[in-house]
Amino acid sequence: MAPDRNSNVVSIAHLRQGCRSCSLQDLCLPLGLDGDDMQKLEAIVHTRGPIRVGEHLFREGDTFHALYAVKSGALKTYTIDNQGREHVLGFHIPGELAGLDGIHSGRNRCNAVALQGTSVCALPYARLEQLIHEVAGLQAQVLKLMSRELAASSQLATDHSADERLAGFLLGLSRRYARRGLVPNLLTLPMPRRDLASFLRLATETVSRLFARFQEDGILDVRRREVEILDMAALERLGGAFDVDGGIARRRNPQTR
Amino acid sequence: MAPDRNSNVVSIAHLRQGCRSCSLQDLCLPLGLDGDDMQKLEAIVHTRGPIRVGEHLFREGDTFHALYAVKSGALKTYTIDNQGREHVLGFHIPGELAGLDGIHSGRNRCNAVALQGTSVCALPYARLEQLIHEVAGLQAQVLKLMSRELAASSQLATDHSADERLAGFLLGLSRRYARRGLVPNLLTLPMPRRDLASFLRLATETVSRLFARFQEDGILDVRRREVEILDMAALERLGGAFDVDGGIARRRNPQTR
DNA sequence: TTCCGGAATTGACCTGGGTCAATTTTGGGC
DNA sequence: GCCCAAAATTGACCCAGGTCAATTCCGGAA
Repeated sequence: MAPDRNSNVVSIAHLRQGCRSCSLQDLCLPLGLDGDDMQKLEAIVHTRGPIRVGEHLFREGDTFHALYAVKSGALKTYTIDNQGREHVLGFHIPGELAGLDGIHSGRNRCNAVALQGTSVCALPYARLEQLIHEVAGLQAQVLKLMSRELAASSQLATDHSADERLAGFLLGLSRRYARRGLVPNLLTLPMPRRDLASFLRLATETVSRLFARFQEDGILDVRRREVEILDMAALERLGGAFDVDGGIARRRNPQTR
Repeated sequence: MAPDRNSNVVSIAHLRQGCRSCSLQDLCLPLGLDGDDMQKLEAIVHTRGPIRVGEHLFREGDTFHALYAVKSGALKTYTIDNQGREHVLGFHIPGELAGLDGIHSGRNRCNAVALQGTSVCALPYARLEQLIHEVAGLQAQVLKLMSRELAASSQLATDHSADERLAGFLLGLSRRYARRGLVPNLLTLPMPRRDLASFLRLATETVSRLFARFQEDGILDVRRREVEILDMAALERLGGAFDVDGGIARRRNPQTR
């Protein structure tokens, strides 16, 4: 679909930048590994240079052979159902992993496409599986990571109003950005309205109207894909019911009540 | 809520029935393990006798310390959001695992309650984690299992009409029953309409009306919780877009086109 | 600087499925 | 066998959010 010639040209400068020097190491898979174990992980990982907007990293039905950690940019994962309709499954920003749902069947269960110029670390699964077996810390980390994905995905499948879903999404994104050290009330959405709407099971028009309303209400300042959260408390009031780990986090910290 | 006295009385007869003699071993976690490894797994598992209808196996916020495999009966998992609304996350029939979403936070992320008299195998997670490290086959199996859960959960989060969701659910349930050797077109729903509706993000009235319509159309014969699938092809036509692994399975088998 | 095409917004209208309100059905408990 | 509370069904009505149809608003190419 997109012009794809030269898609295999990879800038050499992007190869072999190890986990140990990566600023994302304490968000990403190597989290909690010591230098020695991280070196083992580095040995199997290889960085893949700029994937251009609209270019696919993998496709549904492909043989599954690797997980991908986002280094920079952003990915969208989606499926096409048997009626030809697209369903956005998720967005992946730096420090996050894509492809986990392909493990069980040996085939990728969704498509992954770059929303921006994006670079990723490929983790060949056969070798990763071996490494998980050898490095106990890695095993624990992978299991936790998959469990977190599962909890988030279950939460996503629940029934909430349009406001709650959009507010909850923004809260979650804010938290994900904050983890990377970015200002938590200044978001740059990596995706167009259409994709956000599909992800939230809404029409793009509805998303647009909700942004307008949140703006009117003084909760957000929206300029296309630049979103400033003006009233975090109000957003939490709206999105709290749809917040992935807000509930438990809050419970741990009683003064919030 | 339900009368709970004597809930800790456990019939001794239900203890210590090993995986090796369990008819579910090739649906459940031990799938693919050889006798030796299965024995190691048995050593950490302990069966928990009849959990009565309405009795909870674990609750949201509890310290997470075990996974649970259903031996007989059925479980429902659900959360209560900060507005007090219940959201059903899933149903677990024999051979299936519950509690995976609690791994990452060290706390259970949902409630699990018995829909029928149910017995389960408890898998203490600390020991299971150790065993996964020791037994490579178990590691591969656990990762696959979590990946499958993740794929199913992502699918569930997608946007489909009420018909598609109910039809897709019935197809999935039929397949799950078939795996256990039951007739695939004769379903006994373990849950009341209310729970099914919550799971599918519908009102109970809508589920009721859909069953009525599917009956009129000759697709189903519904007698309360007894559902006979009369026209599997029609159900697949409706539910195919919402089918968890139907798509890939079909693609593998070209003659179906 | 202008032009163009896709993205986003906005308005008018419509509908799938929710809500509310009665019935009916039924599976235990006595 | 009878009773009752919960479960399920059915009907009437309503509304959150979808659909359709114009604009408007950019950002990038030339």
